[in-house]
Amino acid sequence: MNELTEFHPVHNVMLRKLRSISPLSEDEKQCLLTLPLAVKSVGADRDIVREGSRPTECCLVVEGFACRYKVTPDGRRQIFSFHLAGDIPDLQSLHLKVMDHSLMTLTPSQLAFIPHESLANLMHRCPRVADVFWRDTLIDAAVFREWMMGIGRRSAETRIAHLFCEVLVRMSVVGLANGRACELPVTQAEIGDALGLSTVHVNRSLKELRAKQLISLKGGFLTVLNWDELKKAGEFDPTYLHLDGAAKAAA
Amino acid sequence: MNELTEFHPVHNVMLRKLRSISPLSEDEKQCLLTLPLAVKSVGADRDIVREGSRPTECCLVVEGFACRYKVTPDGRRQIFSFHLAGDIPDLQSLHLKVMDHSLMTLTPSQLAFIPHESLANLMHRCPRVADVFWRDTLIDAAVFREWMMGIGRRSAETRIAHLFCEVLVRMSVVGLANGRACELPVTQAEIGDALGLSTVHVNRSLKELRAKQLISLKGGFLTVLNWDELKKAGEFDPTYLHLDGAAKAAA
DNA sequence: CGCCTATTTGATCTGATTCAAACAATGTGG
DNA sequence: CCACATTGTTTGAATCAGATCAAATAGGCG
Repeated sequence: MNELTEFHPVHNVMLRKLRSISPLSEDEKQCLLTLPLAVKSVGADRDIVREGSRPTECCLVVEGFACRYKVTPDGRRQIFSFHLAGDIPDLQSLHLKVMDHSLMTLTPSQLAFIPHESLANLMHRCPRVADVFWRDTLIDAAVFREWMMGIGRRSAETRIAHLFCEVLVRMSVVGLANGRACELPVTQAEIGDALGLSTVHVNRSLKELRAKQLISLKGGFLTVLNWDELKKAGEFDPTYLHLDGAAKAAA
Repeated sequence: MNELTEFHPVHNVMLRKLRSISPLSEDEKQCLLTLPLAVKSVGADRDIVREGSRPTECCLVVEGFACRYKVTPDGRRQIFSFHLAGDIPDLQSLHLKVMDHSLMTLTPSQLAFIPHESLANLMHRCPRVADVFWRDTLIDAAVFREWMMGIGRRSAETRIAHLFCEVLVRMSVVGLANGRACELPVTQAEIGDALGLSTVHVNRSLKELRAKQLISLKGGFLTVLNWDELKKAGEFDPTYLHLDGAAKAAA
């Protein structure tokens, strides 16, 4: 993975992520390096793109955590996805002009903005890169399906265990995990909003998982104490993440 | 819409759908007409593509209803989406080689199979068509998000009302609705599996919706008796369907 | 007609919510 | 460096939306 360090570190983060889902040729890497990235630091809990708006750029998470969400008329929030360094959560805005949901930071973050125009040019020049981005949005959809499965048909404990498995794997494949541990700077309320649960019930289910010695979660840091059992408890099968050969070992 | 009738009727179904989500130039239409479609008749409740398989073709629904689903280890099913004439439910298999879920018919259907290779060639020749297909998969994902929202945060009655709104609008924009009525040949058990509910509870919620004079549903046929109230009851806002200008009027 | 599948209804149970309050951790300004 | 405010976590008790179990009814169709 060392050859990447010669590139600009911000582009690096993106390449690392893309490589985890699809092999990139030298040409394609060079193509991606031409993308102009306007980096910005943003505090925690800030809306980045809001439902109803018409973005003209996409947002790359360089550092920190973000999520996509929507709120019902009576104020109940559903979080659709968590995003970590390397993700471009609103890539879809390239083809879906009006945002049907919002994007916000969960922690202080560094974000890089990429004009739609630059992305369109790039993909015109390198159709293979377009395919990789398309693939990325398709994996995004696969993750939605998996979450739907959880919310619709799995118990609270199973959902939470599944989420932890997913986060650890996704962190691993971009080199942000430390063995079986990684950052997970989200509150129990946020986990609840992501999994369709109340904060109280998240807390109690978490207690269960801790009692079973499967995980430890404190100070925004997740440690998996028993990977095999956690996978079992979460009915976790990483197929839906569609990791490419190189990254697959992690799961 | 009459100029379409000069084309082969099977391609027609596809064009009608694609036009509902994005305007197509004459060139693009011509491009799409070159796609080889192998039409096949299939009975109800047949698996078309199975989780774990590696398809080499995509499936266009020409007539009938289909759904995508996955089953938990203990046999609970989650349906991710319903598909009607014009949809290509497994378009993603072009870029995600292993199926992470299954696709099946709900009614006797006509399906047209398109080799991945032909699709790849087509999109190489006409990048604009590729964008339309990409857009289609992105709308697919937007629908997943909306369902997640429902399953995670809305009541049973609201979810069901929302589903009815969605189906009617989607049927309308491809010309398969009859005013405020359309086919919806799914059982209550299937509705339950789609919305994360038990059959019994679907039945009771349906009773409520009927009592409120919002809908009628019998013999696989849905009639909306009070569109405005149903929309309200379902918290339905069609933005997430990303219909293009021409189709928008229907919602 | 008789079989099979879908719908409907009733009774009971439970996973998860809600409400409420205590407690811990973290940060902030004086 | 402490007092206080703020935000997140934990626990308890009451309640409820929806699940489960069971059985009756109603359609569709060979």
